[in-house]
Amino acid sequence: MTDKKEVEGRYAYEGLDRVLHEKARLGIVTSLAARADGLLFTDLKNLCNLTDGNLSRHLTVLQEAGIIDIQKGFRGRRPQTLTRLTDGGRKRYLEYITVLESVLADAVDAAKVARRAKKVMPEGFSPA
Amino acid sequence: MTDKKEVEGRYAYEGLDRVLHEKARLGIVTSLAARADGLLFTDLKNLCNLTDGNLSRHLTVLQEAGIIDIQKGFRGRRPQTLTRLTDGGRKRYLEYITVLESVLADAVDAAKVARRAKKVMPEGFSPA
DNA sequence: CCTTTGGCTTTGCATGGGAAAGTAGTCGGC
DNA sequence: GCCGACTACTTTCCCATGCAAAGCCAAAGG
Repeated sequence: MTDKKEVEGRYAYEGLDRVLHEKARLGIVTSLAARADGLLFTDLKNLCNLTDGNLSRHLTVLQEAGIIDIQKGFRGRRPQTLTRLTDGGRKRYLEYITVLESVLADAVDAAKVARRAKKVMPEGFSPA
Repeated sequence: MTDKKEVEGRYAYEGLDRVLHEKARLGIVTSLAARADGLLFTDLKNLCNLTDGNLSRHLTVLQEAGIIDIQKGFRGRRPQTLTRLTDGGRKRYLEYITVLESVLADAVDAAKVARRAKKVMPEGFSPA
């Protein structure tokens, strides 16, 4: 049965964290999620194909959101920035990917349903 | 083995379609993906919890991107807008969710790895 | 020295999302 | 047959934000 009734806000995806739902930031955080020992600015730059300025900006955003922790130090005499996920950040990330999973589940369902649907005009609809 | 070597751009996610990778639009397109017979403006508004203006704007973006197809008509004497995924749009959406799947795979990997990693300072790193 | 390179930060711009206001036609009451 | 509320969108505006280019500073190197 093709039950037309759907829940309001069914596809609102309120849980999709704005800070994390972002190409660049998603890449950054995913890189970091795998490494409890963190990553250096330069590594991140290469892994995510970001420009310096870009990365800098996103790191600031993530830090201000409390998702990452930035430690400025030195390697020999050159400055080096070490970034890590905070515990809270990791939690938030996990929540985010949970929502993503449900989006994906919807998508897969949608793809399945689509294959057996037929294209019709809605009842009483007359084109302009 | 904790192989440090990673591919450049490993987490760049170039394939993450900007038009689709968007809370609101993602909801809209996912709603539409399940229904070959399309959805009305009002339905979409409710399903995605969007304001009229918001929805209108996103629909225009999606239409201009060739992802959806908008038909303006009437139901009785009231105007009604019917939106549908185009074939190209559906394809693009499927590509998008494929990328999403790989992101998710990365994320799950990351979560697994994290549990057995230990927090250490990088070799030769001295805090500021 | 004086330039180049490495490692970031800052600035500036242009896009782009979202709230609010606007438009246009409809329905219902009196 | 006018008036106000409503339905169905569209347009306008503003602010946040992504991204690139330029800037900054210390350290090598010729």
